[in-house]
Amino acid sequence: MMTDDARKIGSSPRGRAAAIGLDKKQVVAAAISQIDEKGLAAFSLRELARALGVSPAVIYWHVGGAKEDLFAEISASITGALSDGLDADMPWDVRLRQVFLNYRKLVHRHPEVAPLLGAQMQSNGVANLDWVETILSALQDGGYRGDALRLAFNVLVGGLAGFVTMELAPAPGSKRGSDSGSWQTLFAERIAQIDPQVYPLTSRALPDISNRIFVLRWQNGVDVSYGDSFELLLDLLIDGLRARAPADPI
Amino acid sequence: MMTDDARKIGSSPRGRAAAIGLDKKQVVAAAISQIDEKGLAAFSLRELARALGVSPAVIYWHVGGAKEDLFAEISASITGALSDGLDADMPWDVRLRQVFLNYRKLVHRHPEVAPLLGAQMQSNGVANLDWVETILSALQDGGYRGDALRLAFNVLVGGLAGFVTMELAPAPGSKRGSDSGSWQTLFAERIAQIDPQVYPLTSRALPDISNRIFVLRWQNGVDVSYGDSFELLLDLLIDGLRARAPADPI
DNA sequence: GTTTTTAATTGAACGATGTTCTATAAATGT
DNA sequence: ACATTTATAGAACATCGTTCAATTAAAAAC
Repeated sequence: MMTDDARKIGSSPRGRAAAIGLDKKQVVAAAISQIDEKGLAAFSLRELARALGVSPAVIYWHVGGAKEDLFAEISASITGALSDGLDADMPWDVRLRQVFLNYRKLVHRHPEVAPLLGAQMQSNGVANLDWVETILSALQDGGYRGDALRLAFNVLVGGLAGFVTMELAPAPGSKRGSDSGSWQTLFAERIAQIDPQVYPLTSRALPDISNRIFVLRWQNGVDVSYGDSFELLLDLLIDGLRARAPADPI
Repeated sequence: MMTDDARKIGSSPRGRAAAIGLDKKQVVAAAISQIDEKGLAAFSLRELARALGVSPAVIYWHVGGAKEDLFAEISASITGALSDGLDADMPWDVRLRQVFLNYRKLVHRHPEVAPLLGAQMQSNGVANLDWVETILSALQDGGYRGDALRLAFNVLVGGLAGFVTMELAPAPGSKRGSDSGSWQTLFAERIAQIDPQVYPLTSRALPDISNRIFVLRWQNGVDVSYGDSFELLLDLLIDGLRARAPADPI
């Protein structure tokens, strides 16, 4: 059972006769299910092609270029699941919560795929922002707009930013505020890496938010990091939004 | 510059004459520096051999078996750095803090290697315990013993366990304690996976600790998860130890 | 001092992988 | 009818992890 099943019709049926016409969507779906079944380490383009009963080159043709591109497609496809269960009739906070629950379920079901996502939550601050933008645009594609939502996500970005600051912050033993100039500068540099043309909203809102978190962090001695922030920030965020824009027409 | 530099002496000098005698330590060190330089994705056994001016088979001979074994060696070597800066003259809480700071520095410098460590902090609860045991034994190898340290690490295990519970817990929207039976059972099953013969201490202490965290979690509505717990738990832990065993002779 | 064993290394080989290339044929457009 | 686009096959290349039968220097045994 090698390449024999690939040419199941006659002898070397080249051209379009071999199949009805594979779809990019099908390729991505097959890739996801394969990774789901056998793990990311065991995943290979050749075996994906084998499972599809098709030559490896076909995948390149559909997905274009390299393995990274396929992963980008996978990422996009999975991220699409963030909109599951969204309904225009829901109140905005319910919708917001739904998106986050979807995310958690996603990471829970595809922990191996998670690092492939734009997220890369734990490693790179800038990538986190990209991910937030991805969610944001997913929401918008679903027809959900409004300043409240944008603000909400930017607050969350601040939470993620807090995680980054934690990683850049000096050791907890050092005096408060003493060495703060350097790492705050470092963080500012990270923020500066965000292209305002690509992410105008985020790049504009981030400095202010990170400032507030900075104060919160060093006044209370509490980390507003990603790890704790997921549920906490969500509540904080919804409450904050309620207080700030109680009748926001999203 | 292919395999030509591998036989730099004469023509095909086989046997022991070819080199003075490569060391397992040297192989591991070279591997680490290569991963450090070019990243984990670009790392290959063949290129490692090339960099060492040696045939690929040599690595197999020195490290034994497969790539995983090399990674295990790398893991062990890196974990050794956890003992950096430890001094018997230090008070125990300073030593404890030092180990954790070493860990953070380590993960910060080798983020790509982190998943190779026994840690796998974010993904697998049981693996977390292994990692704690690794640190514990590293401390013991450094001459640091005592029930307080063991207790300390077990409390931290509880913190990590809390992270797992968070992942297994029902959505925050659901009523407190209503569906708690099922996921607590799930968690108990995970604990049961720990071999008491390998990790007697941990497997004995964990159920009690996880219980306490469970209560803490659902009473206060606060997650004692890994993400927030790193600094927080460390303080909590040291304070707790001070109160519990103020004159503990470590 | 000769022989035997052990430690360390080589090069060749196998199968699998990512990727690119050319050939090919169906579908579509003109 | 002919030309172009679309979708495929298959061969090819370099690389990778891994194994294995030589090979030989050094150490140990005699």
